[in-house]
Amino acid sequence: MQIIFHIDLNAFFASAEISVNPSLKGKPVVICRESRRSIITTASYEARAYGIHSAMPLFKAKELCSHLIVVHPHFALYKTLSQQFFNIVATFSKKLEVASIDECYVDMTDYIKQHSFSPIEIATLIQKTVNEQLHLQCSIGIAPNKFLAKMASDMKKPMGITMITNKNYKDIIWPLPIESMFGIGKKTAPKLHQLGIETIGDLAKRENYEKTRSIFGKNALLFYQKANGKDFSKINYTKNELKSVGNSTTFERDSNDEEFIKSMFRQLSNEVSLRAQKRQLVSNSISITLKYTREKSRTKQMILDHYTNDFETIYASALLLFENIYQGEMLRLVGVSLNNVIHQNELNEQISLFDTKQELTKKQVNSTDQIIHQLNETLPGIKVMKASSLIKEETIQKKYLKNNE
DNA sequence: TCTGGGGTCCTAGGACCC
DNA sequence: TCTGGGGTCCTAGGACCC
Repeated sequence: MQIIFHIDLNAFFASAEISVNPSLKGKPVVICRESRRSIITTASYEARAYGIHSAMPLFKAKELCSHLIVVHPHFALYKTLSQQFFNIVATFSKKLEVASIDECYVDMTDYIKQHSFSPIEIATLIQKTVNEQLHLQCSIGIAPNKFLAKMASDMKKPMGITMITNKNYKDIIWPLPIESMFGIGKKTAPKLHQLGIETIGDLAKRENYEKTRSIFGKNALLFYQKANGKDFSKINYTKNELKSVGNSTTFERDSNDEEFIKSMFRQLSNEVSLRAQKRQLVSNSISITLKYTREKSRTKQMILDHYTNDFETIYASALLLFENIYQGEMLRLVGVSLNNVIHQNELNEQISLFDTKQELTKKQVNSTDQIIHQLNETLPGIKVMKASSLIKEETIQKKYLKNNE
């Protein structure tokens, strides 16, 4: 059986700021851009004592705590610390999947087999190392699979260690409300309540699975399995590659000023281009997002005939997409994104593959045409056609017949 | 008065091919 | 009256997470 750790840095952005500026220690700090529409990305534990939490609008947080300290985010700092954190964890096991900037899954099965430490002892050692080297705290969940490990790391913060096993998972997760289950959000939870499903234990019942099947399809089975402590998803430690690179911005105030909106697309395209170039990523798929209200938005995408991360191309494509769908509405947010990005090195392989494929296709077409030609030559009186054209001719004939009835 | 920005994954429907 | 179907690709939108 495998032993999976889920390791989560506690209040990461806030702790990172405190680590470089110790005068913030012990104070109610939030990490947030200062603007009327901002929301909190991270709150220190002192700020949380006032009821402040991430995703809360800044104006509300200020209402709750008048002497709140607002610190602007420094992503370069977080990126560096995050990398150092993963490096430390990787000294214990290379089978590491980065889940986000502040959390990862690690397969510790081999390490535990090879050393005479218990999982708890190793988790304690990881916490100690991270804390000594980076001045950061982390919570660790230990379990036989990713889902239970994730649930476990959430249970005790900060600096908690929680172990969930195939024996004790019922006692630990079944009493929890379904809202606290990883993967169930604010849309799914009310639907489950309507079916009378309140706890993870309820979701684990066979008769409730039957009820959810028609509503959630494939997801119903995954929910049912997870509620029963089963998760067959693998730790993906071979590649932690980006799939898209995007940038978006919410306006200080809604706008329908086309000149202003286009200037924003220019800035966003530039940002996306720089970030893609930095990582040597290219894409042939560009999309824009327009957000009209907090609820209503739309996206539009286009495929280019080549792969790029060039600013001019991204900007021109974004404008083209914008002019295609924009009808003068007030906008709240615009965004630009490169989708299905690949590394530049892969591009060369793809080109040669593509060429080969094109040649092959061409050859195949030729050979089919040649065979048909030969058949028509050798079988006078019988007309041989490709199946596709046959169907077309048939359809045309039928339409013709119908029209003449 | 004021609710972000970075992502991932899944699905449904249409176009197209054979 | 009765009008392929299976596969694949693309697009747009939705749900979720941190």
